Amino acid sequence: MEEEMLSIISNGETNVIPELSDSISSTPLIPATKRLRHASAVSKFKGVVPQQNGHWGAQIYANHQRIWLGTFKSEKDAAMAYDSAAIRLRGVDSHRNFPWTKITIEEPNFQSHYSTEAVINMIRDGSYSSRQLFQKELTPSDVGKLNRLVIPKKYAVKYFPQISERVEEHAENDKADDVQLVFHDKSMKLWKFRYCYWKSSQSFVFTRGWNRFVKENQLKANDTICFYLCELRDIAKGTKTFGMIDAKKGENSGASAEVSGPYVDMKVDLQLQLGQNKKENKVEEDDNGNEIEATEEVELKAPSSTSDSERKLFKLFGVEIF
Amino acid sequence: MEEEMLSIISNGETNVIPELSDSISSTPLIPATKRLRHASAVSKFKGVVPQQNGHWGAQIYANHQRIWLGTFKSEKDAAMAYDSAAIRLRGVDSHRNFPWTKITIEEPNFQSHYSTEAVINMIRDGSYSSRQLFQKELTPSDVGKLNRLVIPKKYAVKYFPQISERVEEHAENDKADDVQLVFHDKSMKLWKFRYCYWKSSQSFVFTRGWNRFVKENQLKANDTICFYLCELRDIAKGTKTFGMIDAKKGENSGASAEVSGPYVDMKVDLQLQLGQNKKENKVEEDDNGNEIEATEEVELKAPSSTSDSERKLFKLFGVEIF
DNA sequence: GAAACCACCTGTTTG
DNA sequence: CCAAACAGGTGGTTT
Repeated sequence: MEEEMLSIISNGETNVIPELSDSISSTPLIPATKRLRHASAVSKFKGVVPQQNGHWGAQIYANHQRIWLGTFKSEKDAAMAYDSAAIRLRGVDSHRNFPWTKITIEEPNFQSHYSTEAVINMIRDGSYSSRQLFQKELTPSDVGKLNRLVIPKKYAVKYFPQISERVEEHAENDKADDVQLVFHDKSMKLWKFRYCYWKSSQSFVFTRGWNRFVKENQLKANDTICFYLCELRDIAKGTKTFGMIDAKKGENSGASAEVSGPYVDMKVDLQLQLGQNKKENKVEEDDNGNEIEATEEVELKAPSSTSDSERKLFKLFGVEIF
Repeated sequence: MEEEMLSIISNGETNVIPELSDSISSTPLIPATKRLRHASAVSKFKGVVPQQNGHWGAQIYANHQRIWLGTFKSEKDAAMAYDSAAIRLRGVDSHRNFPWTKITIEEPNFQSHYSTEAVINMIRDGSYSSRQLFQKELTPSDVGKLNRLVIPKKYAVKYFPQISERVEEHAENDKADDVQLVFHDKSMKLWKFRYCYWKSSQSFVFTRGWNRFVKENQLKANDTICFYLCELRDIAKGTKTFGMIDAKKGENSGASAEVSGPYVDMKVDLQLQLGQNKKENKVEEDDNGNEIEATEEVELKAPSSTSDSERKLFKLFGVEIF
């Protein structure tokens, strides 16, 4: 435990050096007007420091060592990152930037399953608020003409809404009672999949919408898709939780050398752009390959069966969301 | 007509000679106790005579000639065989062992389509109460990976229930509305087939269950399957009608020399074993290869749509059964 | 009319 | 060893 802690601090220090040195050394060189345009004085949140690019850094002191928690695009995100780290490094009774909520109250329990190093790394790389649920290596049938993706049962029952024993509540609801799950990808493009249970084969599948995902991402057999649960911290609209899907190319794809481990590269581009633009414009990538807006409200829930109020959907920090 | 009759009588005589001579000549050699153990005195039915093996023979006199109608395992079966023969040979107003039923009342009409010789032969070889409906030589696709058997349309519409214009009567019937036909084989093993109409190919097919029948009977292309309609005359439970299926190996099968004509060898082992044992024991053959009990209630009907009371299933003597 | 979608079906594999 | 799960299918319907 102590060794983990030390290694973290070491990592944090090596990370924070260039960040802070940039900020400090550049401070005298920037005119006051320009400095104020990016960071209106110092942050009112504990552990949050402005960055010269308009983002916000988060840091926390523990054992007389400064631990860098990463940079965030909103001040609130940085402040929440401090709160999350403070749970582990300063205890649950330490000062917080935000009061406990019914979600954050689960964080101590969530963190207890990981080492301190892992918690800090999750905060820093974004996987703390967008943790992976599961992944699956695609079979030839998953990317073939069957237009369906088999969701392994153990993951379906754990992370997706209950659909196997659907009670057919079509008393007044005779419209389509199919379950549609929505996910973002890395560029915040929205993907909708019909999620259903095939009782004849006793399997859970994505049907409608899946083949489009396969085609537009040029998925091949042995590629891997990952499902994440993301927490989107937005100043104006509060915290939202949504699902995310990402595809990783496998060995027999053309670009084979760019892939890393199973967990790492989902940290990009999550903490932004929610509720900024609600127009129905088609999603299209710009020249940089990101900065994309979603076409609809971000949500991940079963649109049918509104009467069943205690439908289990996702768990974040062990608490059920939706 | 007269020639047919004569030829029948001739056949009957040549057939009856060994039967009766056995019985008669052996009578003095058998002790009375043994005779009584098999046949408690003489039969109370007209035209029925006991056999020393415990079975019952049926005979009828016409034109002062005795016509042997065969041996039957139950006394009632023999008596019904006499009734059937009496319709043709003694007229509909002659004395009967059993009153007319709504099934037997159709027998005169049924017999009118056949010669007297054919009627007597059907009674004698069992095909009168288990007459062949049709047969089909199997195609490579019928025994291949398609897991379906194409039922020739002319037979499907004639002998199988209507399914092409099914009216979806799911007002209160939301359970499976697929049509399942059940057949016994020679060993009374039960086979269930999903029977449906494929609109795209305008063909009637067996689907679910067929491939198992193919495999367990090791059917190959050019083998022939025969469908029979059997009438099971049981003293305790009354007369039941059910379908029967049988496979005959074709030329390119291994054992090619043991097969006979298309009509003959289905008369075995039909008039017995109904309702004797309702336990759920698995079907298994004994060393003799027969004397097998069915695992479930014998019936041949579409289990769904119980509300539709006048469902046409099979015709026996021109009357619809079930 | 083609492609997708839908609700089934099955042989293999395996914990 | 066997029931469950699933990879790989089907015909039929909708878009």
